[in-house]
Amino acid sequence: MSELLGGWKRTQYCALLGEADVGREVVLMGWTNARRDLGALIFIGLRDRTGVMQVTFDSSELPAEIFEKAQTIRSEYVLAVKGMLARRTPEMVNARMQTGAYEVRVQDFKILGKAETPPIEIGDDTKTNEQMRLKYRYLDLRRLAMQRNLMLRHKVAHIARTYFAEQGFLEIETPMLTKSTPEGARDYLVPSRVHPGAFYALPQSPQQFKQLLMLSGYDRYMQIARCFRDEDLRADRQPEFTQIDLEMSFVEEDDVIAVNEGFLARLFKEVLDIDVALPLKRLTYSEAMSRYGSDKPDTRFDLELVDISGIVRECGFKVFTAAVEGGGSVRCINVKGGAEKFSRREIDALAESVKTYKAKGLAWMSLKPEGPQSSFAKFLSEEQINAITARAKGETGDILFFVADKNSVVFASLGALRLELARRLELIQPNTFDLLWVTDFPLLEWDEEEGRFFAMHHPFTHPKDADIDKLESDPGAVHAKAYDIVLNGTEIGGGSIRIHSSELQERMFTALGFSKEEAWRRFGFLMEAFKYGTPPHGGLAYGLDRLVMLLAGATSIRDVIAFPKVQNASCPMTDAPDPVDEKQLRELHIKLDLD
RNA sequence: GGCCCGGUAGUUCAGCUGGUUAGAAUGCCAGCCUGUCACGCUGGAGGUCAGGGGUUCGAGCCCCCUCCGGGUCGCCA
Repeated sequence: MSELLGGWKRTQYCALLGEADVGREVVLMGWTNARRDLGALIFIGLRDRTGVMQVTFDSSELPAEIFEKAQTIRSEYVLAVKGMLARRTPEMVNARMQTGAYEVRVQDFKILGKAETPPIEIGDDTKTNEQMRLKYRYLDLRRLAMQRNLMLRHKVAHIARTYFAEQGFLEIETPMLTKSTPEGARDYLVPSRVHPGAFYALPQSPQQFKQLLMLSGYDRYMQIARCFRDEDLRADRQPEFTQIDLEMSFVEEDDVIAVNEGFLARLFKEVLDIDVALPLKRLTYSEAMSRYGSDKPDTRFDLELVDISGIVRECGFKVFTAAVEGGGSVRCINVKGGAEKFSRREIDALAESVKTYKAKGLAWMSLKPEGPQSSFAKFLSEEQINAITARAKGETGDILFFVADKNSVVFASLGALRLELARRLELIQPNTFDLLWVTDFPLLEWDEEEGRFFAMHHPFTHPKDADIDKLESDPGAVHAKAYDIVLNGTEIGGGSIRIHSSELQERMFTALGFSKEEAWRRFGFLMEAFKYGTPPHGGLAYGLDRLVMLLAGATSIRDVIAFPKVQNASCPMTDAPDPVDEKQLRELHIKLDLD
């Protein structure tokens, strides 16, 4: 039988006890972390969210019935323990334990909750696979590592609220039940009972609402907002995720960037005690792509891409010339001192890995002391080989990897190869943080399948002033007032200055191939609103989950979300999503048509 | 939708070229133990080898299908 609290009050958290409490009577409440029963002496690690304190049951000090009850304590029992905090004698101190210099000598205790043997190990160095951890998430969350992650997450959210409030931002909520916006990610739909056949959508972001708040005059808005996207999951992507969402009026790009640099500096200082040098590094999109093959480059290591298209434009190697003639390029990565580090087998494996990104192959050139050795040397003249080596700053002992294709494939494959090489060669110092802005994104992206332009960021993004005239004549060349913040090669946030005139917004929709009617049907309320006095405005949204993941040193955002979903977007603990009753479907006027 | 990796006691894993009754560690249960802290010692229980089908004298192991988990490409305005 579990016992009741019966008026007992907790006096302290386990791991917060210290020198000041020695000799005092304390009441602790927590879970049984470990039990060491020596017969007439029982040690128990009592765990709460702060850590573990050893509590000692001594048969020579306790009434028999209390000691006998102590013998029944098992893992994960919930206990209330009353006793005296004592300093351990020097030879009893456990230096590996935060509270290892103390113990509570128990005088009385209650078993508040019994526990069956847990199906997973609740240790910090758990090797339990994630499937089990997620099925028993409530147990997994007892682990101090998970508690640290969630407390870190709380701290980040708290700093965001504090900092942005100090900067004059107002926290305002926006609806969860809203209108579907088919441009972009798939929406999660919610059927309406009172409007048969009509659906709400869960927000992919509060984008349109925060823009409306700007024209309503709230000037500076922030929200820690849940967002939903019905797309496939990744290690850093969940179907529901959280943004720190911001919007500001009367600002340009540098204003948004400046206020956010202040936030990031504050965050790194308070969370990790790291001083971030401001202003942060900035790269334009085209520079990021040409140097790193990525719009979210990890610049903690070099291995930059080198364009050798000019040199091999006319050579005997068809793979190279065809790529250049077709409007693509030939680029390479020079791995300094790598000539001896890659066996043929490893090179083959690298070649296989770039095929994921549609590269047809991976050419290589190893600068051996006896001369360059490569997969294509016989097709090139000595001058061409020398020119390539010079362009890539190659020296004896280096190895160069080449991809020739259209630019998108070259960038994707060499960008990925760059990361893979850094991983294999362990070029990334652990616990280093590298923040940078990527700016000047293209406004529009051509979609081959649909045969039209899509907004790279979203359709409300303001073009660069100098490019506005090209919106009709050369849409693909228009740059956007958009910026991403990148941390260690992960995009942790992005934003833009928005279009604030309905006239420019209509031109944007035209460039996207929307008819006027279609644009009004989808975004009419926004365009209508823009007619009534809209300030220039812009903002940014952070992916809170990714940000916390990186700060916590986790490798998956699942480790910083209390109850995450797995790859097929289900929850192993609740078994959501689930079929529902026929009655519920009838009320919603929904008939299932399953194959 | 594609590709890759994985699924064996409660848990983490081993299991050889297909060959006797599927092992280890840990956890669990019982007994002993007053300074343990990964307590120790002794003993014990514990298995739908993810599921289904096939090949074979014989399948945890080989083949096919399905399910489940992870990574990734596509996708993610």
